[in-house]
Amino acid sequence: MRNSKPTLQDVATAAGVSTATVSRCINQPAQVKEKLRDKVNEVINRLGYAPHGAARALASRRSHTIGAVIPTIDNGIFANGIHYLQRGLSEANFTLLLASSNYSLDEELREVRSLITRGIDGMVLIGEEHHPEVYEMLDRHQVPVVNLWTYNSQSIHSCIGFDNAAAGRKIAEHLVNMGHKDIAVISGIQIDNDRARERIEGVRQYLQEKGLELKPELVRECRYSAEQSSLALTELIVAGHPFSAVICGNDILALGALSALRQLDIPVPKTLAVTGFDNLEITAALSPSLTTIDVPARRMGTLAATYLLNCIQTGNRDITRVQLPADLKVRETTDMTHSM
Amino acid sequence: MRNSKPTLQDVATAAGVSTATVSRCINQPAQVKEKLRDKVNEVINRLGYAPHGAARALASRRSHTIGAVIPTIDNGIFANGIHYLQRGLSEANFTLLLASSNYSLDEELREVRSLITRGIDGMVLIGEEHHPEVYEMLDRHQVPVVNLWTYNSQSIHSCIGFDNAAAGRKIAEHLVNMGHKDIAVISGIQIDNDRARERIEGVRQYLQEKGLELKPELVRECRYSAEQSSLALTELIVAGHPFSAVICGNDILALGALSALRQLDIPVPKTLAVTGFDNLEITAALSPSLTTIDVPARRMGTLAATYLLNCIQTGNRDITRVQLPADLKVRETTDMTHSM
DNA sequence: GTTTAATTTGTAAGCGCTTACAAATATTGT
DNA sequence: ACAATATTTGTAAGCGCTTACAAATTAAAC
Repeated sequence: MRNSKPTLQDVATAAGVSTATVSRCINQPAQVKEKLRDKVNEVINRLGYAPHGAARALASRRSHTIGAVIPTIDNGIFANGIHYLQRGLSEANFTLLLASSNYSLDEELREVRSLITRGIDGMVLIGEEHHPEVYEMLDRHQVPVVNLWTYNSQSIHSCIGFDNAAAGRKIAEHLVNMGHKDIAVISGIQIDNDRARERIEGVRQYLQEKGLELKPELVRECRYSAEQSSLALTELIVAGHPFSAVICGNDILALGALSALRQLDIPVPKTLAVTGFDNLEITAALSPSLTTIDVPARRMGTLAATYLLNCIQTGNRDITRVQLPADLKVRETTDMTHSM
Repeated sequence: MRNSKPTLQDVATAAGVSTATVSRCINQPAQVKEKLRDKVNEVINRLGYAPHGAARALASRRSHTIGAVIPTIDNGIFANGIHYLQRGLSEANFTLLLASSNYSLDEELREVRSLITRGIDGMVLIGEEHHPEVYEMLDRHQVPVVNLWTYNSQSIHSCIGFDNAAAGRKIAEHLVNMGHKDIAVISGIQIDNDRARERIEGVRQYLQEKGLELKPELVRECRYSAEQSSLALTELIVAGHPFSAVICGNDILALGALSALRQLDIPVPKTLAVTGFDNLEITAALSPSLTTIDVPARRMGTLAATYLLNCIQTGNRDITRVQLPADLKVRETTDMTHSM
């Protein structure tokens, strides 16, 4: 076997053609005559030639790579959407560069910068709020970007997602309809997290409209960890302000809340109703099963792939805004009469 | 602002030095005198220069990129480990190229090929069993590889993981100690999945040693989905062969099983004990909480980053095998006296 | 103050590929 | 049959960077 991997040149020489022809066989096969093409392909296979991505990217100014930076890959929340994003890209022979920001816009900026240096052809971010320099850099490098997990009809950037505030309202509405008046909230850290802020704002607004109030002493912020949430809820209970329902910022927080309630022997939903957000696969299998918002993770991932691929192919930079449904899944943690 | 992004050349010209010097300022700052270096850095900042990844990769034969192909990103099972892998890489200014194989070795091969074309400097795979061509290609391209989620002291490839068979044995041992004799298994699809096979094999062996038997009619294979598992367990029960415990191939399957049992009003663990595998964060928060194997996902991810980075820096290609503990977490689904 | 060695900088040759453009070949119309 | 046109192939100039090597500068030794 040859010492090092064969290059385009090696193939060209072995096939007795020019490098341009070989390149065309690979990239625009229609442009080269069948006979020659077969011959070249035969040589390619015989030599086990594989194009060199970096060289290709350098010469063509296209890396066939798209970047995504998500808050965390730690749990299933975003992983699910990313899974379908990746599948979509893979089908088109694109590769996913994945980074995480740990819910920090500064870290996000760093990762975006790194990805741009890598020459990504497109970018996926979560939420609409990003470091201003992020948008600036993407713009300067002409990298199309799409924000997921968010929808804002006024946004000056493309987004594929759902209305977080409306989802928050839905939860509040459901609880109010079930007769709850004193509602607590365990939210994720709101700084650098527009989704968390909007969800809670939706709740607040709905309550206000109904003449109710989201009392500050019933609102807690904590990291997205079941353990932290357990603690937060326990504190809330110990603090003594009465409440009959707790809205959790996502399913992980709800899990933690349920776990705390079980330890405290507080019946759910009889004494305390609980809601989550995301509809992780497991939430339906819980006992009691969790009332939550069904986030269209799969579609967001798939559509993001389609959208970016299209931008790249056509050069189209029009901004697109896609609103997907995010429906409430009423289950046992808010409604014991609920049948799975 | 300049029409297009500044290049190394632009920086060199603006700073009145050669491109070599600018390159050195970036890559080996120690080699250039402080005064000159400051001047160059000033220009770099002023121009907002950012190196071009592909060009760099082409010239240096280093992409500063490592690839991972995992069975699925869909749920938290692997995502967690990948999270820490990514963090480790990011710290060293490396980027993660992520792909998924859908538990198919053929798809895995395709993705590996694609990643190699991209010029990755290192590779992370799950399990030891891969398409032979995978190993061949990695070898030919001199890409260091490490297998995660598996440990085999005899392996001719580097691995960082745990002994799946031993973990299976631990589960069986625990159940037998709890008095179970008729044990059912809901496993993931075993073809193309050495971890699943080993786990079940561990169970089988332990039972055999104890004079017990893993009855074929009590073993079901299904996709790693809670729903599929629900179905499988229901079938198992309907089939009528008695059993008092069911070992599930992972936590997702266990979730599905628990959900089915709840619907059938079968008390856990009284009538049927259940075990999982992976110790997803949520399993402790379940009710009843799930007995499972605590997989060292975080450490596997972190160590994989360290290992590959080291291989790349030093050029060392020695194979390394790291065995991490994977302990049984006894919880309520097998032991009602268990306190969280 | 030389000579010699060590350090800093510059020169220029690629890395492997794509792609304008030119040249060669094939196709069509008359 | 020949010119005019369309199609296929080749030529060669980069893409933006790294790095061996040479040249220039500085430091150390005598």
